[in-house]
Amino acid sequence: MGAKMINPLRGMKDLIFEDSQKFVHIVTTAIKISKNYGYSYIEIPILEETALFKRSVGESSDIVGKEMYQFQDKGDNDVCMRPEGTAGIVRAFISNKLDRQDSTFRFYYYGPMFRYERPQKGRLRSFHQFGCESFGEASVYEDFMIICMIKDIFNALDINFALKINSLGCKDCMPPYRVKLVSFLSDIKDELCEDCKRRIDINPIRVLDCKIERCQSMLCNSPKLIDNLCEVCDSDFEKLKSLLDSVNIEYECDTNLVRGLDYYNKTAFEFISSEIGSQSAIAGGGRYDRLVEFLDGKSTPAIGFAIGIERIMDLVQLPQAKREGFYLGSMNEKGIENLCAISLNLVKNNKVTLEYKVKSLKSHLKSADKIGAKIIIFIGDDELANETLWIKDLETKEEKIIRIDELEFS
RNA sequence: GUGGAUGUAGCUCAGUCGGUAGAGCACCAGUUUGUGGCACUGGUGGUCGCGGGUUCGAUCCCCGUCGUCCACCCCA
Repeated sequence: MGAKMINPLRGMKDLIFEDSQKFVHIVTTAIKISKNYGYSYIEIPILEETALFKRSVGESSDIVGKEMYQFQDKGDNDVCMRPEGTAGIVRAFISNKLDRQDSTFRFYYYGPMFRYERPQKGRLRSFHQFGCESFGEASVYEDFMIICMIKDIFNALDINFALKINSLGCKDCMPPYRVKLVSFLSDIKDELCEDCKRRIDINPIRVLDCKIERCQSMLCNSPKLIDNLCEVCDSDFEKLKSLLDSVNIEYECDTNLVRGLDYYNKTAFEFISSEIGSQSAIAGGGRYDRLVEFLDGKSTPAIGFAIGIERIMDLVQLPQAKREGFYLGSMNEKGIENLCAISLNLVKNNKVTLEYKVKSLKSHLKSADKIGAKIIIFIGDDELANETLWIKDLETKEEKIIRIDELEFS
């Protein structure tokens, strides 16, 4: 007594009842579709060496710079709870030497991610992502297919979205563009916000993404990467657009769309919902062809995405619950004993609720109705004396009395 | 990290110009003989977030703290 109540940590939430059902519904829907697209499940550790995220996500990002759950473990290792999924999966891809095989690998995953941020709508410190990563496929068709897959997932969940796409260029066209951009930004440096001034040196591309109106207005004449793409990147981006057109997926080219993580190149995309407040990105991803090599694997093209499960939770409707299973109750102690034996047989193939308390028929019916049972099996005084069961289907209202030994278990 | 709002039953909220609280929903039980969803009646349930201060007295006023929500920022 007197001990302080233990509450969940800030920004961490229990998913229970309707929320947990939605969670499962979202994940099973996404799994089904990604399997159809050729993805298989990968499960990796939540804890990784801190260096993994520093090298892949990039130290300039806020995620790594100030939001990681990072600590020394008892073996004095510098470790960290994963703030996102891709880095760990790329590490696993390399650790398992899959980069040595000249083949294609596609993985889906889901699970908790951790970011030490200030919580708000659509932003938790412990949250869940469902994501996919595809390795070994450089074709822009893969970019297209992955966007189709996300579209299919959202359609299956009946979620509206807007799609934004961009190309971030490759190792050939990005660096020269970057030089151009830095020179442009340096000229208008004094007009930009403090964050942007800082970004010019650390990660100038991020300036394009600045939310401050004043900065945005300064940027309308900035050199656009889209106009500076090399031939391959340009033709791939055009191909992607025509493929999307061919299947009537609407999209908007957003030249300022930059992914916050350093590892992206070429195709970048974001799915936006207008119905969930300011944290409107419900899925995001893109190509990261250099990351495997960067983490000391054999150079392998790759592309992936992640969906924020909590962010779409308010957008999904649970399929309507149907009456299901059996409710067993009695008016006397001996009846409960008999029903207990029956329950053990029924439960092999059915959802079963056995009421241990002696109650009136009316009371049992109420309880059975409340838990959504389809069939009630009842033993009253008559049934006990005659060794029979009173059975009623709560949906069709059909009822019958049968001998106990006549009951079929299906 | 910054700003705004907020914290009263399991849930959604009302209320006391300072005298230790109420509704709806939910839950439980009844509405006479063994028939559910509706209706009616009754009941259980709150040290009014926590800690200090002012006061004869605080859930209400003041300060602090913690949590929650929303926005900035960041991102899924």
